[in-house]
Amino acid sequence: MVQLGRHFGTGPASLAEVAADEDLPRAYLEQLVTSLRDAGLVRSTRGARGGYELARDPAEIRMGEVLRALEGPLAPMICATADPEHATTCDRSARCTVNVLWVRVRDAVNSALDSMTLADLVPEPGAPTTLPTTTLTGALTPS
Amino acid sequence: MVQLGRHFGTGPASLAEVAADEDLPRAYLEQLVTSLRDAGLVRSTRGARGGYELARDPAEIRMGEVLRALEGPLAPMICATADPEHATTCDRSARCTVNVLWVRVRDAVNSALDSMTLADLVPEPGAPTTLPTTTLTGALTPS
DNA sequence: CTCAATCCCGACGAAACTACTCGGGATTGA
DNA sequence: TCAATCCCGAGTAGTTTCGTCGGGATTGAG
Repeated sequence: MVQLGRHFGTGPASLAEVAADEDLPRAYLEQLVTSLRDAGLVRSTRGARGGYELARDPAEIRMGEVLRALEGPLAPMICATADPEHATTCDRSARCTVNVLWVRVRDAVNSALDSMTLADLVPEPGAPTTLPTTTLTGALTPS
Repeated sequence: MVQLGRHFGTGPASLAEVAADEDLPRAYLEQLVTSLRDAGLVRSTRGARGGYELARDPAEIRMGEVLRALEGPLAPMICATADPEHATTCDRSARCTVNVLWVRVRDAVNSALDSMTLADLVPEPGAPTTLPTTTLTGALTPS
């Protein structure tokens, strides 16, 4: 995604390119990018000179979206999934008091991820690696 | 640990007890409790009528300590371990710009875990499950 | 003193997951 | 027409997690 971010605005980048730049197997990237496409984060163009490009501006893509697209609902335990579709109650839920903790961790992780956008991670060609400025957070309140 | 928390003050609890209460295999608990003992979170008494007990008051045991004792340094990626002893630089670190993100996630997780103590999770015999009040956080600042 | 209840320890094993491979098909620009 | 792409589903090696197994050391109770 960072690679596609660098490439943003200049048409699609082929998986072969990304694979070379990032030193990852092309076949593997194919798998990953499929999830990203299904999540609407990247657009694909088929045929010769085709490839992938970001569906939105890097600044509009929260890292939480990327990670959730790749990994599914981000939760430290099954009993703490935010997504009600994937909700599964473990058989211990009656006695277990730890759920509160997992929910907090889950929210902390998702807030942290959603507080940065892809733009924060795409290296500007000229400038040195700067600290990110984007902050749409405000959701880290622990209680 | 929650079980030991309930038992706090009334002498050691045997693994057999905990295993029964928590419906987990005793032999497995043995493994876990070894890490907890090595981390100084529980004390063991050998011989008949022996067992394990918390080394400190439940309110003085942060959940982060427990999790780190059981799982090692809590980091979403190898390149973001706080503990310099376990530090390993991945061969991608030169080009990779994502480290900042992992560090944020790591800190968010550890803060969330350290913001609750075992006491927050031990059910009071009389009272219903209440929301935790302990907050020694203040470390969640994202920038 | 003896013995049963306990902790202590190291090695082993199965199931699940992660990161990746493979082979072939569909689409499209040159 | 054909090569460069994306598309798709199935397979697989290595690691990790969760748990097993067998036996040894320690100690309170009778």
